[in-house]
Amino acid sequence: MEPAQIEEQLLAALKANGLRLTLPRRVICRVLAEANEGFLTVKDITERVADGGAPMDTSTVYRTLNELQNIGYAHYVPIGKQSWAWHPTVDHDHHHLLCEGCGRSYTVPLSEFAPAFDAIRDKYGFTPASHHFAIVGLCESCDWSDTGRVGA
Amino acid sequence: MEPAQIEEQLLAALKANGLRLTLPRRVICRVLAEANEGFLTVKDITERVADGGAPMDTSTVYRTLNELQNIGYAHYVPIGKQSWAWHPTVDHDHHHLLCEGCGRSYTVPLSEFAPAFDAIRDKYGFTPASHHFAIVGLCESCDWSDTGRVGA
DNA sequence: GACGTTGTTGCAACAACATGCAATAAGACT
DNA sequence: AGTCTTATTGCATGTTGTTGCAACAACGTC
Repeated sequence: MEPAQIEEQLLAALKANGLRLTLPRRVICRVLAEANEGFLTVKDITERVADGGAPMDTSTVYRTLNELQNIGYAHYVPIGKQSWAWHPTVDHDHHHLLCEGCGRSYTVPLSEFAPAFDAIRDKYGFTPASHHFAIVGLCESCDWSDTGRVGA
Repeated sequence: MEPAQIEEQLLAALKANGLRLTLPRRVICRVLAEANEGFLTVKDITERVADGGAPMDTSTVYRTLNELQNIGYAHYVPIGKQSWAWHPTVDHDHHHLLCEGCGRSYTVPLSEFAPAFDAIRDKYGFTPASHHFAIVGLCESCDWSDTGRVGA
């Protein structure tokens, strides 16, 4: 899906939920939409927003992301090192693999985990919120050779 | 496994990696070991450590947890709401389901996700770091009825 | 197009987490 | 047991994320 379409959906969703279309919100939606393929940390977003000529308080960034999340149009995932990254929840038909080594993200179809999630739901009565789902690990080009651990 | 055994393993691991067995470290290992069944946030840990009569600077708590993580004997998992909880990596044969509604955690055997993880490894050459793996969602007693969303 | 209501923003203060550095104590050696 | 080396701690400070509140602007109404 085109970034412009995603942006429109985000803005429409805000409006449909009775939220006003302010300049900061428009800018944040644009930045998110343009990065639909990957992930953005709050820092990334704040920087891009400022680069776009619309600097705003960090609290506004956090609050806007939370608004979008509340209405189901944005979500964050853990990306290791105790940090999170955001992603618009539009055209979302995949999970993400996040490499701790190089920081790259890869996508896998939802179907890859569907059996496991179904089993969890059936056996444990637990409904996974797959929005907050990402697999942290190491991709082919990064390996474990530099840990220097003893034991374990 | 008994808490005392876990504690011993943690201390032994520190020693084996050339790290000194200081009082703060001993206390933190004990607290972690005693909570092997569940998860502890840094706040929990700090409180228990203080209750145990060995108050210490929060920076020491963070640093010790990171040391344990570096040597592969502790890990943290995302627990929703952009927060993390710690768990010793000893006798670790399960994944965790964390309910966003009530905060309870449930365990599922590693085998439940093994096929999916194997597929990820085989098809994408990506090695999941299952330590940082937890499924956030809603358990049987908590449901979606209170979101009040429009759209999505 | 101006007005008024009320949701939003920016600021400032606060809480959570991380790091540099001097003082301290673990543990090896004798 | 005393001494020495150096990893570790606590303090002070910095960075990242959160919240209360007065000033402001979106947008429905006239």
